[in-house]
Amino acid sequence: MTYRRLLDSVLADELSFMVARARTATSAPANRQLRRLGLRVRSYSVLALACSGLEPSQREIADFLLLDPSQVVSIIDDLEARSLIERSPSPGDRRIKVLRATDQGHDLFREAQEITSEVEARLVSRLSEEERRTLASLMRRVSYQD
Amino acid sequence: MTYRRLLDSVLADELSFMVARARTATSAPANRQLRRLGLRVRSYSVLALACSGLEPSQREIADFLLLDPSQVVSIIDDLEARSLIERSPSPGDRRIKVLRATDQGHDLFREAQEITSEVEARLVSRLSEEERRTLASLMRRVSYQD
DNA sequence: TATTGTTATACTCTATAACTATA
DNA sequence: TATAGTTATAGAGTATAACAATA
Repeated sequence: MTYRRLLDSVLADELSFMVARARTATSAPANRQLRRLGLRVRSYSVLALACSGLEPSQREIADFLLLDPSQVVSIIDDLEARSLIERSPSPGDRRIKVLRATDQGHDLFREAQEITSEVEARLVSRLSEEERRTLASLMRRVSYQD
Repeated sequence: MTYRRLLDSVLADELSFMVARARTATSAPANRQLRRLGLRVRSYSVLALACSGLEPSQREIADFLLLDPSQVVSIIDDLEARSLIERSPSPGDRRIKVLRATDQGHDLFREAQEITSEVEARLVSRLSEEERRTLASLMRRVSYQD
């Protein structure tokens, strides 16, 4: 690991850089592993929300995942074509389409969760239980402040 | 912020998701702001390392930024064409090219730093000074564990 | 043989704009 | 007039493979 001397740079102390690096270090292996389920990190996230029981709209998903609504469309098109989720117009407002996972979707999500939880475990492997809780709590406030 | 109810999903508690969301929430505005300097987050990071005085090789930069060496080539091609950095073969090992910023590069980097530090300030705006130090310390261990 | 940097290519992600249907 | 979803497109980011020069 010859690059370790670059930890002395000012860049290495920028929190936004550390966040970006941690994200790449997790998304890359997650995408590689999820591939055998025909998923990627983004479609996994949409599937997770469809499995939540909260019946999110596409707009809510876009806002929550910080994706453009048009990106959500194509991800959902794919998941729906594979019978993993269903979109049905909301009774109250017919512009809104509500998302629910099918039984197959729930099954696949459980498999996917094993993969992502392994990746996540590796991410925090150097931290104690208490440190993990502290980090999660601080990151919650940083990530969902808006 | 109607999406806030999605915070009750299991996805919202995954650290890797929070990290990914925080990264998008910072890289998007950073890229938008850096644009007027002809930079993006990635080229800013390379410039930062060239400005560090550590004279990194392209391989070290690739490893540190988790980029493919070929990606580093094109970023550096651009920065060098704009006379912001110089690459010179290492005396000891002529395969290696070492990076240094020019005076112009240092000037531009200082301007860019103002932008990124504003974005970073917004990222941690909800945290106290002590909480920021705690988060930075934990993220350092998470992001540079390999 | 192994490593550094390079060229090339295909695919995914991101950013915008314009459109439709409903409200 | 505003919002939810959709289509389309261009540009940036990511993943691989193959290669020349040097060690």
